[in-house]
Amino acid sequence: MTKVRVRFAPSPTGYLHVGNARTALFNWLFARQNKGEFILRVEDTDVERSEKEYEDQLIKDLQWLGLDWDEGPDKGGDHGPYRQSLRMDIYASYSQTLIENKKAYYCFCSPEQLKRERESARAEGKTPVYSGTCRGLSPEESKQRIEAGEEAVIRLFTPDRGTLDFHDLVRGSLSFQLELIGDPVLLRSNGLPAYNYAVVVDDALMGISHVIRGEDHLINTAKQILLYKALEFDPPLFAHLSMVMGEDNTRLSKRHGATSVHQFNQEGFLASALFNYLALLGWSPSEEKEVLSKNELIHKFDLSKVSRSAAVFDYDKLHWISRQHIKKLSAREIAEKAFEPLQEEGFLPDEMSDKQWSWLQKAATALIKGISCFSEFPEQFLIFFSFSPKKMTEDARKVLETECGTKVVQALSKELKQTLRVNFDKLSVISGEIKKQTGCKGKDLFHPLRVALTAQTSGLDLDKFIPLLEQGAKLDFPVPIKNCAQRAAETDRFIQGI
RNA sequence: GCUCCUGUCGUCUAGCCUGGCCUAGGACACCGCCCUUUCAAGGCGGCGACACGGGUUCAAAUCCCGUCGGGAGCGCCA
Repeated sequence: MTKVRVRFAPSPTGYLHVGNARTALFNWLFARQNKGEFILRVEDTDVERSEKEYEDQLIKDLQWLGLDWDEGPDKGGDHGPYRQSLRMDIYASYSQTLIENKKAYYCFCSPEQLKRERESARAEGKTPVYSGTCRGLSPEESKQRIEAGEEAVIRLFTPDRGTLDFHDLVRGSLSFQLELIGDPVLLRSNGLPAYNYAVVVDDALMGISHVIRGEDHLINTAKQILLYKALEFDPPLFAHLSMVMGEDNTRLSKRHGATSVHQFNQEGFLASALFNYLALLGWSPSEEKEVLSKNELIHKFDLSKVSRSAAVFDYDKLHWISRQHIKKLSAREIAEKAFEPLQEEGFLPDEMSDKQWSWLQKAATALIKGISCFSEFPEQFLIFFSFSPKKMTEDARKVLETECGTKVVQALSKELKQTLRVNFDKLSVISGEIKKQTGCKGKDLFHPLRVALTAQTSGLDLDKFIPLLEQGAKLDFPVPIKNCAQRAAETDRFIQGI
């Protein structure tokens, strides 16, 4: 069997969309599991929409996701150039050969005329197909008109009858009526290649063995196979992936939420989590385990088991997968990931002392459980860095306004005033004392305690929270952390004011 | 409109090719219980689907036909 060579060929017109990212990922997985090569090619022939910044961004996004390529515009290779804008002479030369071999012809129809034809065909309920007006032009006449400066495109001669059949690795055998395939434009009048043509020339010259792409290309594939034949190249194998949709079953777009790899990166998702989730969109492992690393995915992935129907992008499941990946991180990794968002929020200094790092590790590890992505961290850390009884929610206030609540807070404030060092054990002693004094116990005791110290109704277990709070209060953070005694006193004053 | 693709729990899917093992399996979400010094996390359990209609067959989610639904394509865009 020939060497597996696959490619991802985006046009640099914006951020990398997760749908395209999935296509790239399936290609990459297929290449890696077959010890083949993965090639990045930039399709920048649409000058109006392509921009170099987008190409750079694309490369960053792909790299962040964890994909690497063996050949590409940034690293070269034996089959370059890998930017279509640099391959113009190649396209021109093959199209000339096709003209000479009478497999292609010049067409002088104006865009306006073609548009009219399409519209009237559609009005009649027919599929618009190029009429073939210029098919019969003699080479001499064409040549004269070109020399006279007339604008022309080059079109491929395609058969008018029969079907074009091919086998798709995902969908099985497919059949298209040739009658409905018009002669595709190869070279536009401005000399730039049209998509279908550039793709075929590039894929053939780059030795691509498998073309794995979205199902929106299904009909292009028929045209492209015709082109392979005309150019006397062997067509590669094809696999068409289903589309990625939003929950309302329309193509995934910004309306549905984050759609670009870049956004997920910024929101603090782990690349390994997005990678894992994307692999599961339209494919599932044969065993039941779904949380998989990149390496596991390389081994388990099976192109022939890819689903044929469209897949809805499920943010909930992505969050779950993300949590599973986050759980596997070490305390140090967690702290490192937490640093940036917390620092941006103004909670942490630019330069962290060893003690601060060690505190951050413990605190972040304790808070990680409720988190799906790292951008949620600052909110979680509010339990340390922000304490304001005045701002507590109504639910929290209600806890304090109960008979027990009021008594517990008063007693706590009093007890803590006399206590220099607070830790969880000390607090346990204190809470036992308060229990005796007030007669409140269980939830009636502990819930007010929690609210008094955090101004929140939920959060960390108190046995983890209290030592962290006391330690943190001694460290010099840009936003100082208030210790237990301060908090209890403030809460006490607050409820007395109600 | 035409052409192509597609249709299993709300969502991602297993099963379909090679009919019986399917009382249709798993995961997310949801709900409940347990654990617990609230919540969350974790553990356990529950709800929940073969789009519809015909056929073939002793037997159909699985094969055939039709209907309906969803998506895509119909450019000198990619």
